Amino acid sequence: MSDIVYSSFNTTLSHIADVSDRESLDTVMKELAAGYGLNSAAYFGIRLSGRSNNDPFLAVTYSSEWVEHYKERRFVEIDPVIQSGFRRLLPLDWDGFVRTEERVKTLFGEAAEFGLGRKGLSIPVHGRHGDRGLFSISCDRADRDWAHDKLLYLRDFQVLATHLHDKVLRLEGHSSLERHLSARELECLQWIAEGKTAWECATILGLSQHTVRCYLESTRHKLNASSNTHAVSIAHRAGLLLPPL
Amino acid sequence: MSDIVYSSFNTTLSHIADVSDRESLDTVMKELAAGYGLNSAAYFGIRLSGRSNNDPFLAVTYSSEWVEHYKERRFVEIDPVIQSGFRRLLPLDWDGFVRTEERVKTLFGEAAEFGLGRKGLSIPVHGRHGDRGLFSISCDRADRDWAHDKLLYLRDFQVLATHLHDKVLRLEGHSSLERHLSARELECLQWIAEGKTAWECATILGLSQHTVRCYLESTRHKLNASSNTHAVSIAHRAGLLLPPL
DNA sequence: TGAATATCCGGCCGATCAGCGGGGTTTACA
DNA sequence: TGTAAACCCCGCTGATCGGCCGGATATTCA
Repeated sequence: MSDIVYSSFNTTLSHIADVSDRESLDTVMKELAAGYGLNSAAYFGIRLSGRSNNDPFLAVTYSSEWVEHYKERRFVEIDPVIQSGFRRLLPLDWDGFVRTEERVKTLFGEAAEFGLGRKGLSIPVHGRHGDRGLFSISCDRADRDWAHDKLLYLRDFQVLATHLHDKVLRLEGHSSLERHLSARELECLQWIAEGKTAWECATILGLSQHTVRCYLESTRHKLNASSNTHAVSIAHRAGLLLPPL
Repeated sequence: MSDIVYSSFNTTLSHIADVSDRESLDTVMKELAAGYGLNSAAYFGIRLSGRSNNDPFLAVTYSSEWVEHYKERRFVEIDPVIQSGFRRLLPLDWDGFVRTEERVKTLFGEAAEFGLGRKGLSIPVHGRHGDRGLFSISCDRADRDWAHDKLLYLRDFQVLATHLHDKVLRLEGHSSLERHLSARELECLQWIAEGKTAWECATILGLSQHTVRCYLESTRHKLNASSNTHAVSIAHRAGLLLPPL
């Protein structure tokens, strides 16, 4: 298995690098699933752009029927892959889920009917700006093989997941906000976020108190915020307020 | 090489899992470096706790002389590993650095004198709460081997780096803030962060405007914030203000 | 050449915040 | 059984914010 995996790794990695649009990404996902002998591969990204309300990004090899069914039944609300996947740092083995709850059992039962494997892995990716990705694969393996194969999968997929997320970010995301705020506006916002008052901010930057307020006002407008506090919150999500180190 | 790597991978992974204190972590780093035939291995973590000013965390196999020298010369200010490593998502090949600047050339020159390898990789890890880790290795390889070996290294180290970061987080970090804020305090803070006024917040939560202010006041005290805006900023860094999905 | 944008500064006024004081009940834990 | 902490409410005051009006120059870009 090791060799197959290695060649798949290389080719998939370069294929991801070559992706330039939504469609070729779907193709890559299919090739990835095929190359690794998987039942399914899925990438799910949230909060990719700086905006507050933002549609999730989906690139999956699931049948459209399963996707539809999943949405209809609103499985997202209880899907442990989603619920814990985005909340942790380390990869997730689907075997680890407690399947006592009725809806969760239903979910995994029906998933198998729609062709998903009984074994699964989910790898969270955390971006720098609150953006998150979740790369999940499923396959059918015997219990005794799974422990070994899982490790092989893990190290390939951790890398692939990161590259996937990075690629999706480049395709879909971001940047929209960062350019908008002028240097002064950002400076003021940063100091306000540090708990300074407008007066202190003015002193620090060598401006008049009024000028600082004007910058904050235009910042609020640009970020669509109803208060400085709101603006700081939005800016934080957009990753504008990260200290130099 | 593939086999060596694989066995190192397994053992290192379980060793990391077993780490329970600072000292055993240093040991693991040394074993890791030895197991993979590296000149050095280093983990560097920042913003591990929710607090605003927080010392970086260091676990390295470098000689203490090099660490001292590095600090004295204040290389951190110009070290491209640090400067770009924390700002990106994907791993970093040290070959990619522009070494035109004088101090950068000095840095890499002196690093080699202190036993670091000429080839190097740095893998950023992004946590969920603004915490970041940077796992770097160096080794001596011929250019022609490097491209191949790098890939092998990458997929192992991406996993190891994540596990390392997770372990350090558990050892050092966090949690301190999250417990402190009561449910009400957090609710109020969240709505304030969404741009609501205290009055709106009170209406939403079915409280008196005054009660909301009291919660915000105690929140500010607990977070050591000088304004609601400041509190939101701190809470954001601590990861308290992440929306449910 | 004009339009847009970034950079600055002023005044005004009502709404809101920040900080201080006081009071109480309920729940959990030692 | 006390005690701590969460939960809830009220008063007061001065400082600050938020929004609105006005003005100016410099640079960038189509």
